[in-house]
Amino acid sequence: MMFSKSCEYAIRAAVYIAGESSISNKVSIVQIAHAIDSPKHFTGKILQTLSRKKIISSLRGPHGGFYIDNDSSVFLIDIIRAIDGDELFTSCVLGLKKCSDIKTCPVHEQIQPIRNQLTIEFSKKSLNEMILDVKQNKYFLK
Amino acid sequence: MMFSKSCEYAIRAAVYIAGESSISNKVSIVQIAHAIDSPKHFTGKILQTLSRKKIISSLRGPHGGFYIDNDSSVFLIDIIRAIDGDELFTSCVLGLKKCSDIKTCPVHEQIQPIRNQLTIEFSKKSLNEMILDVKQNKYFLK
DNA sequence: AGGGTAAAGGATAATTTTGTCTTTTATTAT
DNA sequence: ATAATAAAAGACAAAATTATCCTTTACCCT
Repeated sequence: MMFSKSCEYAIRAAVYIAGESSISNKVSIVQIAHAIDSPKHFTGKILQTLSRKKIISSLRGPHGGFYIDNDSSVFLIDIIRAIDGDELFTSCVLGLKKCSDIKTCPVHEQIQPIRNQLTIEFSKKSLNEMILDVKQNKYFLK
Repeated sequence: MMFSKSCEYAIRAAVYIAGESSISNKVSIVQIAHAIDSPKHFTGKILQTLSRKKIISSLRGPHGGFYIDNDSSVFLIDIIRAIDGDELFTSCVLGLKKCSDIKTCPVHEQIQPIRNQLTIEFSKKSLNEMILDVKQNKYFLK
């Protein structure tokens, strides 16, 4: 698995929220969990984290829920970093603490360009960009 | 984390075994665990798996231990597949079972070329190739 | 044959991740 | 103010991963 289960849910939820919500039309945990087929309460926890990290917004009470300000540009890498941290992009794939460009693990030179590419792709990919394709049913979330 | 902890140990152990052993000079779990700084018994289990899958060889008893026939060409991808399976290379990064080239998840087209590249690199990289650099102290394992 | 050695295998434990349930807090509408 | 709503928060449970220990089996040497 490239991402943790939490991160998978986080990305799918964020895409859904970005597509379906606005500040005047928030979505609830129940709606989200149903839309992306994820465990309700567990998803709640994850969204809580995304909210604390200012990637999504939330409001309690009636007509409350989760939403994303449509002018905020959130990128995939922000979500990944918020949930899984950035060890996927930085820490040695063989778990060696001292692995660096000077003294390398056996897979360092093969991995490095690939994870740079990963970083670039995830940094380019914005939620806004993904919304349209989801709505046109080209992408799906469950 | 790109690999599980088990897989990290497996790769490091395999590289060590490939470099230090021959059919006439096997290495013990104790030596391996020391060389790659891993938990002894846990490493034993992992090597057991690699052995069952014919990636390394083992023999019990005095002067027993683990070894790799030096004419056997083992590639990194074999070890990864043996321990973590191949979901890193094939299954949807967002956990969607129905994700395919026809109907895709939101990151499918960005991920697909990258994991192809991953597959290629890991398929090319053989243990034999890595041994020299480890011995010349360019690579290290703990 | 018998004793020592080292992996194989099974049982158990600790930790982390994933998932559930309940209570509390903030917000809205009446 | 009060009741209803929905996220936040905390406690708890299940499952998976990681790690340890002990017994068994295979092998070698004398």
